[in-house]
Amino acid sequence: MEEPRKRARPGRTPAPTGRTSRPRQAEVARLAGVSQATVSLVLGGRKQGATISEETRQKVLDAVRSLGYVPDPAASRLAAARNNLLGVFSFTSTFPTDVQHSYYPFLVGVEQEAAARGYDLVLFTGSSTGGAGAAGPHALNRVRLADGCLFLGRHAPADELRRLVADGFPVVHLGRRDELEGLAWVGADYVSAGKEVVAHLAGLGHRRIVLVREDDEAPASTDREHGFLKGLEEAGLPGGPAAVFRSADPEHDLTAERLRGWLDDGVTAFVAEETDTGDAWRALHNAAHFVGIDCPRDASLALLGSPPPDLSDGPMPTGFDIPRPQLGAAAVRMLAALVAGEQATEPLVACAFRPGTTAGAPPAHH
Amino acid sequence: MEEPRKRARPGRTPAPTGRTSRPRQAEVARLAGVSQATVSLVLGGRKQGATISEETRQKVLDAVRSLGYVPDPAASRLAAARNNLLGVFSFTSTFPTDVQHSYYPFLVGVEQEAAARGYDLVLFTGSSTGGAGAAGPHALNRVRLADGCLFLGRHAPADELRRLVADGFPVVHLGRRDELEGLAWVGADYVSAGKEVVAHLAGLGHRRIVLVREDDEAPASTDREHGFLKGLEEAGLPGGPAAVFRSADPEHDLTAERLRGWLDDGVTAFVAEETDTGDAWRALHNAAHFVGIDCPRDASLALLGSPPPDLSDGPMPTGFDIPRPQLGAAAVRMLAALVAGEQATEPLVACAFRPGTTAGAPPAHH
DNA sequence: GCGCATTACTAATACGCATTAACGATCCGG
DNA sequence: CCGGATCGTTAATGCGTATTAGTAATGCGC
Repeated sequence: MEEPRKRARPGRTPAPTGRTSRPRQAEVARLAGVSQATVSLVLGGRKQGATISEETRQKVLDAVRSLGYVPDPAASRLAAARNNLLGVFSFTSTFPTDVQHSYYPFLVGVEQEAAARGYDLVLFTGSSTGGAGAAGPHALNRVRLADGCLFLGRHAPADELRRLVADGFPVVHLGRRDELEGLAWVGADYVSAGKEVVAHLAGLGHRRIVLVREDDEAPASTDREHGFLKGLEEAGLPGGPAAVFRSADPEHDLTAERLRGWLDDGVTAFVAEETDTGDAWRALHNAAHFVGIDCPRDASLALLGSPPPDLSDGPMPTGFDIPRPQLGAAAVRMLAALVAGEQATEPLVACAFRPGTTAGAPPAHH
Repeated sequence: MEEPRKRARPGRTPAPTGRTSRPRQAEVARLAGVSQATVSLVLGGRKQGATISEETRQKVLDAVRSLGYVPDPAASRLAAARNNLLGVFSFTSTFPTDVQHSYYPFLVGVEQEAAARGYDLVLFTGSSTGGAGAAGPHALNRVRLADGCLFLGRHAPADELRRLVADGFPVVHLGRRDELEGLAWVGADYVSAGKEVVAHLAGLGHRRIVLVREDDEAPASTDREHGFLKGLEEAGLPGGPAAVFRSADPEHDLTAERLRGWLDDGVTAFVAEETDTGDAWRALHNAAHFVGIDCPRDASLALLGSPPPDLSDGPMPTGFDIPRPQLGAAAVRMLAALVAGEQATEPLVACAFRPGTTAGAPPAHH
């Protein structure tokens, strides 16, 4: 006839000293003369089914106030099976020394939207080796700590991402990313925005428009061209290869001569895409200046994005702004939806048209 | 002879659906053919007393990798360990729309140092603008999820902070904060930096130097003045109230007349403090310009900090730079020390002297 | 080949809270 | 006055991990 429990009590040692730790629900319960469960129910806000008498509720709340009780978030999150944490992972440093290349504008929206939804943010850095030696090819697994994760930049390794997605871990990529089946993403609607700019120019009376773009296969570039061509088509203007000037080194290739040629051909408006370097716009800007174009009198210019910092003093270019904060917010919205088990939300975010001062009516034709 | 347990099993419902959730230690254990405790031991780093054979350790690590296991921070926290998470809490938005007012420069250092030490960062979005009422009086308690927390800005409510400190939660405040007993902080060593600037001017031959400061009791201001006066004293130069010009509205009070008066009295160098607004420096700058001073030929100027953005195009002021990234890094170092139960590290961070071009030898005296 | 120390691992908690089946009490209709 | 419904509360359990007492296996000296 053996005792079912002979062992001395294992487990963790109780508080080493009598130091006053913060109060627990159990202590509140004792003071209020109720059970711990009742305390939890009172504090947990009114849920369905649970009914608490007003008298009890007050006793509990009084005890809570008197003890200065605050819930332990770790315990709550353990019990609730979620932790209200959204991950933000960027392969490069999230806060590089050079502010220009940072994700700051996105983070503005990410933080706001996350806060509005009651989420906190966990920042993972790709470059860091990370806690328990989880470096190497499995570094991305660290993000599983959060309820879901946002990826910034185009360097996140595809196979790791695929693994996360396959495991049902909520992931959202900031920037279009079609090649990865099942990966949720949000991106700017460059097609519509490009179309809109062309429509604006066409509305001003321009009949021949040329796009200057860099030699790049990034979705952001091809989308802009796509929108540009679509805009021409819808306006009944000539499209085709002649309407697009593509160069790996526009600053060198976009000569004054070439620009004069276009002007002679009846081209009255030029559109450049925005890129990291801003080379397309800079080349167009310089060539126009060199030829002595008075913009927008002699010709109109438009920029599909924002000017690079070194050209931001000049006149505000007609075009559109990439809504980076809104993109960040949209990404959080989608991530929150995925975490909640809902459908992904709308991935495309509209770009705001920017009237600017570099586009006007084409010069009168004699 | 009654069964000790008749009740049906209460408690929480099991996983509602068969959706793949994150792997647990138990699953790793099953895959590796060991017990959950062994997994915990292997992952917990080698502690005293626990010995694991290399073979078992490898089996476990393989299973961990193969399943993509990462520990649940809430659970490890609850089990009274650490979770390699450091909190970052700012009363205002961490990423304000206006980059100028952001904590970005600090975050650069915080991220680097945290990454280097294997910590990830939790950004508590607590007090951000759009917060859906989540910012109760106990909002600060959320930070307890992390191993420790960094506080940015001077708006963190004192009583809440005190509560955290009293409970033994590791907290570091970025910026001097003496009035709160027991609060650890890191701050720039404005006293030494101010002294150094004065020493530099004295070394150039200046004998009468005046400090222009705003009417502000912030530690950053009083420290600068303290250092300034100390510098005068060590150089054997006249200090006292006459050496400090204090004004709530320097742009209005620092007239050309007053400046001329100083010059006539033999003052050859002027020092201004940096503040949010940069008013002291701006006033000094404008007055000097108005009087027609050729700096540094006619008089020397120095700035205890960096110029405001609108004056950043001018000549680089002699003075010092506030080492914001280093401050962030130092804060993380101290926080890590506190988390590890060690003593707080050195709170003061040296400011880098900036030679600049606005200080030179005083004009020859005839 | 018997104690005893060491090694390698496991069983059994405990952490603080949320959840839920169950239970006593009261109320109600017939 | 009895079966059922409703209300208010509680006991019991689980979340995932860290910790520690205990144990089986092995090595060692005499």
